[in-house]
Amino acid sequence: MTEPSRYRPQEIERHWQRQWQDQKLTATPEEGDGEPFYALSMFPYPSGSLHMGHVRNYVITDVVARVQRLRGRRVLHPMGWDAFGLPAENAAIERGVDPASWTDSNIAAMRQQLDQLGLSIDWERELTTCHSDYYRWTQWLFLQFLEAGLAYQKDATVNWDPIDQTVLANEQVDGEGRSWRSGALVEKRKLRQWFLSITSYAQQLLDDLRLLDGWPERVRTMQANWIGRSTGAELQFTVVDAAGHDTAERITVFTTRADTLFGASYVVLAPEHPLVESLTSPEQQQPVVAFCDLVARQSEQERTAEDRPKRGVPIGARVRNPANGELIPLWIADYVLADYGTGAVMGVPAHDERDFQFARQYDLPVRQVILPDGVIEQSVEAGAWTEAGVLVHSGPFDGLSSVEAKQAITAAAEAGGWGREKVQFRLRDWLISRQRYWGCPIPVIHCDRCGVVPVPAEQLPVELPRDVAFSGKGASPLAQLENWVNVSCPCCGAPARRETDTMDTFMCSSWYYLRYSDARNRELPFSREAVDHWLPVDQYVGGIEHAILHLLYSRFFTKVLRDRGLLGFDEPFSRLLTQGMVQGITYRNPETGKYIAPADVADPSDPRDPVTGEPLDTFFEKMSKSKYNGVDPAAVIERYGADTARMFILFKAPPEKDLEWDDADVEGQFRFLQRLWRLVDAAAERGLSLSHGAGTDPSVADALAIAAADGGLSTAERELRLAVHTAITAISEDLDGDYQFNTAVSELMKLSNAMAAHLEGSRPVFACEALRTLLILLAPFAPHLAEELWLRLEGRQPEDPLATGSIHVQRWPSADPGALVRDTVPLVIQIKGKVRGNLEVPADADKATLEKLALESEIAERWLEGKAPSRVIVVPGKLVNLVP
RNA sequence: GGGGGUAUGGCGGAAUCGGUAGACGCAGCGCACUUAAAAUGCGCAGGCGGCAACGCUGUGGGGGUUCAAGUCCCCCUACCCCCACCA
Repeated sequence: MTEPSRYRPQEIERHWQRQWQDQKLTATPEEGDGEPFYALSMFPYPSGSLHMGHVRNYVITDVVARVQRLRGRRVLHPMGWDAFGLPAENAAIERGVDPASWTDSNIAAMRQQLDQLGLSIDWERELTTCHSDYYRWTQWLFLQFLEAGLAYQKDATVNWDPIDQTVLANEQVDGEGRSWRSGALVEKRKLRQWFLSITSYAQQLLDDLRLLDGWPERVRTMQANWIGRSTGAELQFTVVDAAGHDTAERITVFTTRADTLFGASYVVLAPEHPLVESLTSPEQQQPVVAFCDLVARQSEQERTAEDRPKRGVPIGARVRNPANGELIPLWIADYVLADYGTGAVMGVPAHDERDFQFARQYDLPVRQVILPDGVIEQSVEAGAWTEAGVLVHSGPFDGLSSVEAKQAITAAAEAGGWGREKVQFRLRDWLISRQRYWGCPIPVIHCDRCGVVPVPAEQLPVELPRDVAFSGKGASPLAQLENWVNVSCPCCGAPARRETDTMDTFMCSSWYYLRYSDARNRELPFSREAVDHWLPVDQYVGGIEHAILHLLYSRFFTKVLRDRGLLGFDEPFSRLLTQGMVQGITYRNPETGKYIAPADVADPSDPRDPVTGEPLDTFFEKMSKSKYNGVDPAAVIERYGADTARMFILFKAPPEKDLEWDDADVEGQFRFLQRLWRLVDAAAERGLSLSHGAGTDPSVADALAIAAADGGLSTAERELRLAVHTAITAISEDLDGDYQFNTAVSELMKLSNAMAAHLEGSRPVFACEALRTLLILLAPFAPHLAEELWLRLEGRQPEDPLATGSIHVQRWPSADPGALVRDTVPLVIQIKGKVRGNLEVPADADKATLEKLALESEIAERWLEGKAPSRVIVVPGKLVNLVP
C-alpha cells in the first residue's frame, strides 16, 4: 500500500500556471465554433500591490470566463492598467522618481501577483493607458469629440485642490468639500477649461437605462437620479428702472412650480449670475460686492452644513411679475446655484421651504396661492405648503388644480412671449481639464490667429515629454517646458502654444473596453469589425464605487462613437455585476479610539488592548492601512494556495454583498480542498481512472442499459447518480446569468459528501462518471486542483495519445433527467396548514392516489380523529393539506 | 429632505411560482482513532418544555390576504448606500 499523497497547492499551482501560458490555453479564439463571450473586470490602477478587493473582482470574472469556455463559447478575457493619475506624480514630487518608470515597475509587481491567482487572462491584449500606443487613440477620440462639437472650452468656476494644485471635477469632491485624493478642503477658482458636452446626451443616457436589464436596479436608479430630469418652465421677469418703467433686460427663472407664479414675492439670482454686476444699484454696490466675496470665500463645508442659514442681499433693482404686473425686488442669495437652470429663481415663500426660510430671515412677504384640496383657509405661519393643491389669489387661474395650472400658466407664458416649457437636467457637462503632468495631453494648439487648432491626426500621439522637473507647486510641469509648449500653428505656421492641460483619467477608462477587441491595431483605436464582433461586454464586473462616473462616461462615449459611425451598438455593457467590498476584522479601543492590529490581540475571544488591557470593540470594516485590518493576498496564497483563496471568496458571501474575511473560514475552505484531494486520490488508488466509460469501455449509457437488464442500479449507484446530476443542474443554474457562486460552491460540497458515501459501493463506470463531473464542475472555481486531479485520474502518461487533455478544454456536463427520477418521494402531510409528518409515496402517483394515501395515513388518523376533512389540498410532488 | 436597499440560529448565509425555514460552511459539543495532542472520521445542534415519542414556538415589530406566508398587501422600527439648497 502506498502512502496517500498530500495536497500541496504550492507545488502544483505554479506548474499549471506555466503550462496554461505555454499552451496558450487562455488565448482568445478569434475564429471557430461557438458564440463570442466577453468577460471583463474593471481594470486596476497600478498602485504596486494587489489588495483583496482586486482579488475578489478578478476571481469572479475568471470564474465567469472559465464557465463560458467550458460551455463552448469563444471567450475574450483581457486585462490592462488604468495607469495615468496622481499617485505617480506625487511619487515624482516626493521621491524624485520618474512617473513612467514608477508606473511600469508597479505594473510588473502587480502582474506577478495576478499571475499567482491562476486567472485565465489573455495577456496578449494587455493595454496600459499611459503608453503612447494607447493614449494616441485617447487623443484621436478627443479630436472626434472636438469635430462633433462635443468638446469645448469655457471659463468656469472650478474646484481647486490647494494640495494637489489641480482642478477637480464636481464628482471628485466629496460631501464635506474635500478632494477625493488629497483630502484637502477645496477652494473655488475661475479658469478656462475643457468640457465634454455629456448633457447633449442626457435624454438618451436616461432613456437607454431601460435597455440595461442586466444591470443592478440600484445602479440604474443612481444614474437616473444623477441625470436628474425635471420638467418645468422658464419664465421671464422684466427688469424695471427706478421709475418703474420696463427696461429691455429680462431675468429668466426656471421653475417646476409655474402654478405658484402669483405667489412670487421676490426674484433671486445666484451671486455669480452674469447680470448681477450691471443691475446692482449704486447704493447697493458695496453690500453686493461684499456679499459676493463672502460667498466666494465660503468653504464647501460651510455651504453644505446641515442647518446652513440662507443669506442674501437685495441688489436695488426690481422686476415685474409677468402674470400680474406686480413689481417685486431682485435679490442675490447663496442658496441659488449658478450652474443649475438659469441661475435665477422666483421666490415663493408660501410654497417652497427654502424660500420660506429666506423670507423669514429678511422679512419678505409670504403670499399664499395654493390651498390643499378641500381646505378653505390655512395658516402660513408654520411653514410652506409644498404639495399640490388648488389655486387662490391667482387671477384667472383661481380654482384650477396645481397640475392644470402648471399647463395653463405655461401656455399663457408662451402665448404672451414671457416663457416656455423647459426640460431641465441635473447632469452637468464633464470637465476634463487637469493641470497635471501625468495624464493624456489634450491634442490641441492655441494660435493667436487661428484660435484652437486640433493637432493633425497623423501627428499623434502628442507625447508626454520625459525628464521633467517636479516642484509640486504652481502650474503643471508641462506649462514650464518652453520647448514643448512653443510650436508652430499647423494651420498658418505662425508661432503658437500647445495646450498644457491633460485629460481627466476617466477619459482613458471610458473606452478601454473597446480597445481590447483590437488591442494591437496601429491604424485605428479599433476596427468596426472587431468591436462589433466582441461587444457589448457580456459580463462586466467591478466595484459599486463606479456606479455613476465611470459607467456613465463609458455609456456616453459609446453613444458618441456610435453616432460617429465607429461602432454599431447602443450600450457598452450588457450585464453588470457590482461586487461587494472585502472587510477585515477590526479592533478598536473604545476609550482611546485607537485601532489595534489583529496580530497584537492575544485572545480574539476576549480582545484587549495590548498596552492598557482595556477591552476592545470588534467589528468588520473595509480593509485599510490605517485600521491595520488588511489581509495580504500574497500571504494567503503562500499559505493555502490560490484555489483556497478563490473558493473562500466565492463561498463566503454572495458576490454583490460585503465579504467578511475570516481566517477560520479560510482554514475550513482549505480543509474542503484537502478532502477533495483525498477523495480522488483514494479513487485513483483503487484503480479508477477516466478510461472507465470512455474509449473501448462501455459508456455510462451502455452501463445503464446493462444494469437495467440485470436488476438495476444498486442503492449506492442511484444515490450517487442522483447527487451527480442534481449538482449539475443546481450549479448550472447558479452560474446562469444571475451569479450565485456561494451556493454553487455549497453544491460542490454536497456532491463531494455524497461521493464520499457512495463511491465505493458503485461500479467503476458510475464512480468515474461522478469523479469526472465533480472535477469539471470544480474546474472554474479551483482550476489548479481540478487540473492536477484530472491528470492523476487519467491514469496515463501525459504523452499517451489517449490522454484526454487539459480539464479546461472539456465540455460542461449536462444533467441526465433519468438520474433525477426517483421511485418514491417524501410527501408532506399537513393538518390545517401545519406540517404533521412525512409519507414516502410513489413519485408518479396522481392527485387522487395522494389524497387516498394521506387520508389513510397514521398522521391523518391521529389528527383528524376519524372525522372526514372539510377540505383537501393536494400539491403533487410536495404535500397534502387536510383541513378538518 | 429625496431616492434605493437590507433585516433569517452563536456567526457567514440557503430556501424555484406562496408549499417541510435554517441547505452548505464556520465556531461549538459528544464519540472513535491516539500514550497524549494535532490531524482525520462519525454524530449532535433555532428556542422553550419533556427521559422519550412528541408538543409549543420561531425569519426586525404590528395588522391583513390564504388551506398554507421568510416569500404577497398595509402600517411601523432599526441599520446601510447614493444624492442633496437642483427651485
